[in-house]
Amino acid sequence: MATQAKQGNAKTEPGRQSLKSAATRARLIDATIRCLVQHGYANTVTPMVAAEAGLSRGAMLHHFASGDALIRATIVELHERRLKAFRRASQAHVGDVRAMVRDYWQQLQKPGFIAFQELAMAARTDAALAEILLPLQAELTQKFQALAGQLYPDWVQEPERLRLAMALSQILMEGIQIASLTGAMDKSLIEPLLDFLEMSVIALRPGQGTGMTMKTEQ
Amino acid sequence: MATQAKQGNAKTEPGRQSLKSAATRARLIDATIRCLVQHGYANTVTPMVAAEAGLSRGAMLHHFASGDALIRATIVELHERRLKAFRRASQAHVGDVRAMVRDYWQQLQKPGFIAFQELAMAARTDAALAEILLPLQAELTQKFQALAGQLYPDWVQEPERLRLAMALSQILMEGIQIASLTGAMDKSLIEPLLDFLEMSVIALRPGQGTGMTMKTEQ
DNA sequence: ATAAAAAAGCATGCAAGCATGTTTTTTTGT
DNA sequence: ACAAAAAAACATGCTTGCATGCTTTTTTAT
Repeated sequence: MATQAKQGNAKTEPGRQSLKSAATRARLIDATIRCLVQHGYANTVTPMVAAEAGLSRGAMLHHFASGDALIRATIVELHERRLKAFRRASQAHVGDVRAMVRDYWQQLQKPGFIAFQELAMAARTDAALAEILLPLQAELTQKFQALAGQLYPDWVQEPERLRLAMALSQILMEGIQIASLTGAMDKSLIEPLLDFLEMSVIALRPGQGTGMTMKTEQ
Repeated sequence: MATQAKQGNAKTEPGRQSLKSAATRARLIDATIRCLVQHGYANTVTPMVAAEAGLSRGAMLHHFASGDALIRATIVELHERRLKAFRRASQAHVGDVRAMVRDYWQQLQKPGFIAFQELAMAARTDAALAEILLPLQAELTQKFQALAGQLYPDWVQEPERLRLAMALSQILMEGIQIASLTGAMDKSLIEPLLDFLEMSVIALRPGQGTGMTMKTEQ
């Protein structure tokens, strides 16, 4: 639905000037993300998105048959961004735990994460949203896992600890961000927590004993 | 405004026959919490709460002048429950890290946490809610901190590590719960993460080295 | 190549549904 | 009988989806 083919001709594949349509759709999706960040999912209503995109509401409904369709497209877009960023980050600094932690932390600062979190919370009580989101969440977790094993071949010997390290990183960093956003935590604790996370992940690497060991290695 | 005084008499402090009013208010607040859990903040509307409480909407508005007032009262109620549970837990098992972790984890399973999380997320983009919630969040964090120093006197020598241990416990456990609720995490990882948290907190106790040390002590 | 035809993008207006708060009426309890 | 509690009725505002008309671009045909 997001990338519906524009009467594709066999001749010139570039969709001509009606690629303007794609641009407009992108503008609407971006506007949706901005609204999710600034006003939250519950207050993101169609007139607001249209205004944010600089379009009339009618025009918006021309591109997305309903508000639901827009949200669906936005979810797909956010998911693709997540996958792309994740792939980029993991390939950029292989084996460098500190860099990967910081990189993922940077990702969580971007509007995309807040928007996604809004949708994820909403999906908890919205069956239609959950139907779209849950499979994507599962897909992400799986690719996360797969790529991790690929980047740390020696870690695969201890899959439990690898899974633990991945989950710890994801959950703790996202938890920090959410707590910061909701005022449940003092910001001054962010850095110490990230440092601690780095140490923990390093300690979980193979050949570091069953528990944890101090070591400013790497 | 939340706990609007019921024409308090100077005479007999027991509210006589109209203590039934208090019961009704409590029923409304409980119904609100249930709605928050089952339908989320955005979909928690006044007719729904009234139905859940077994009252007419008119009756409900008799006890709480507006939907906002109800939400405010619910927030205060949740906050008091949090404080009470926290105090009980910390006094029950002094010095027992494992027990305290598990106890707080049990707290997070109760509807109160989900309801509070819904409100906290909503407060991010709702100034009125934030005005009520943020001070309470700060108060809780502060009392958390104070009581911790009281329970672990020897830990106060290293306040940084105490703060870190407290934050780590809170953030990680709440993060696990949120991730579970939103489907961002496989449930099979919960136990390993909690175990890891216990070890980490123990390792952060004073006299355990700068980093971490394996030790099934406690 | 140019004009007519078709299609797509875009804007405005309208009616229905729903949640909110206020007001009025009925019931209950002392 | 009187006051509080509960229910019902009412009026307002907002969001949504649909339908209508206008403009621009692309295609088709002579």
